[in-house]
Amino acid sequence: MDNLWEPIQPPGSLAGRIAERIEELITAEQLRPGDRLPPERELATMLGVSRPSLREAIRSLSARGRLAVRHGQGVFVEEPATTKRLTHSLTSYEHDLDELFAMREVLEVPAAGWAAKNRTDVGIEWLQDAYDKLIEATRDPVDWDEVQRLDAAFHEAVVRVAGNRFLMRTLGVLNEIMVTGMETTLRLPGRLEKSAGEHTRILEAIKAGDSRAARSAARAHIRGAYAAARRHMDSPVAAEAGEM
Amino acid sequence: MDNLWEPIQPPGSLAGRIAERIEELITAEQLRPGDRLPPERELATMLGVSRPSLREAIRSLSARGRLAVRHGQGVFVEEPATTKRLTHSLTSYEHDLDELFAMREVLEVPAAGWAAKNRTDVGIEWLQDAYDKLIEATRDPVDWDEVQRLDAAFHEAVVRVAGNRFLMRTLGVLNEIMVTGMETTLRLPGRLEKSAGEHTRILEAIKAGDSRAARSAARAHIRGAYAAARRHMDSPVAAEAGEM
DNA sequence: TCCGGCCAACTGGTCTGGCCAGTCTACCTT
DNA sequence: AAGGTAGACTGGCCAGACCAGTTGGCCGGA
Repeated sequence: MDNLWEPIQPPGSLAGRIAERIEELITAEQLRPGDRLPPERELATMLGVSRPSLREAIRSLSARGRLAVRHGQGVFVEEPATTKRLTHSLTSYEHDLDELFAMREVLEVPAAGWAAKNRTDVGIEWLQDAYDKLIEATRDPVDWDEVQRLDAAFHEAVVRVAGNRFLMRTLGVLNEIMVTGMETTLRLPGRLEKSAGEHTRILEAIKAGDSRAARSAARAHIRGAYAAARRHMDSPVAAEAGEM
Repeated sequence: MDNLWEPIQPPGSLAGRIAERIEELITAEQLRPGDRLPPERELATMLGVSRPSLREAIRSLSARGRLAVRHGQGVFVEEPATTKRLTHSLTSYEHDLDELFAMREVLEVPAAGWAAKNRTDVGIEWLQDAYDKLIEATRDPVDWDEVQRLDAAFHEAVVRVAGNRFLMRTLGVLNEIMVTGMETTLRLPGRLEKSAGEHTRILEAIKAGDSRAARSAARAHIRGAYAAARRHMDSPVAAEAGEM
């Protein structure tokens, strides 16, 4: 037993611990979106900390979109909706969108081509399986989170069949960024059906071993998704009517 | 005219503006990952603000993962999360030459193409600079480590001019793997001269804005290096006398 | 000579207390 | 009754002090 000497002081910076505490209250729904926190001075005494420390905590939370500070009015709990869209602007997302999709095209097009060349029986099995599950999930009622997950899984299957581990990992990271950083474009009207058709073309081309067709199908797919995402960014209002 | 009394103070909170300023420096690469910022007290006086305000700005940036604060040491610029994840996922397994070069081709060919399209005066300056230094270093006596470093620097310049940050980070990681994982193929007889010629073609194509030529030059370059590496693997005895 | 401990000079972490600046409301003046 | 205004909230910002980890050099003893 070498844990004899526990640290006396709780770990982490004070402001960090305060931020955690507040965030807990929010996730535990003790504090709901729109609620106003007690005034800084009051809250500071309640927590037994100084105002600067509390303010640092509030800053870090508002930077992550959990709180909104309004001069002269108070500190409020943010809507999760704005949280997600905040991450867009916070990570200078509009600007990144082009780069992100350009990168996806660069990677996914050769991936589809290689997959058509290097396909194996088990590989095709993976693909078919991922494809079937995705199609299945698009039946009413649609669970969008699940669809997004399965869509990513299908793409991952393509890259897996392509047989380049660098490619697989890189696209994995890219996909993760897309999933956490933005909502799926699949729920835009018509996009889901269009996407399904594109997936079919990709799958068929790979099964047929037609590398050229696979590449062009993948390219069309990415560009379709890109165009949808662009339209979505231009008028995000409709999306906010949803639940988010 | 009722705009007679313009606000003296710029809009937004002070801490917010400070955070933006620092973030600008980071994205403009005036501050690079790993760099240490000046001490809080110093930086505060330099910016003409109080330490608490500066600290709030730092908090918000560290909450978003742009800065890392280490007690007793200083404030440091964080590596982008994407790079971290990429590095982690790409370096954690054994590397296959075929896959590595296939990936390089997939990435560097469009990079050269984009660089030709998006070139700017400063971009060309970077390229020319990197190119000149590389040529300079190939004069006798050749410092092979230096040549390898400058070779990587030239390629990095190409990607930088291409203007896709995801691409830059991915290739950065890939390059690192190549540098640490294998010795340069440049010291193989004749390869250095051939490589120099290929670099010239890439540089000229980008300067001319000829995207197509840039792509084919880059492709030829990667394939040349790949072929050399393959020959090298087949008869590695001579090379193993080297140091790596 | 070498090693250990100590100390000083960094660094960020926290606090106190004050004043400035928006926002809202209730009250007072017109 | 309508308007303006003063005050009491709210957060925003600052100065200065002291606490707390980190580091490296200095000094004394082995």
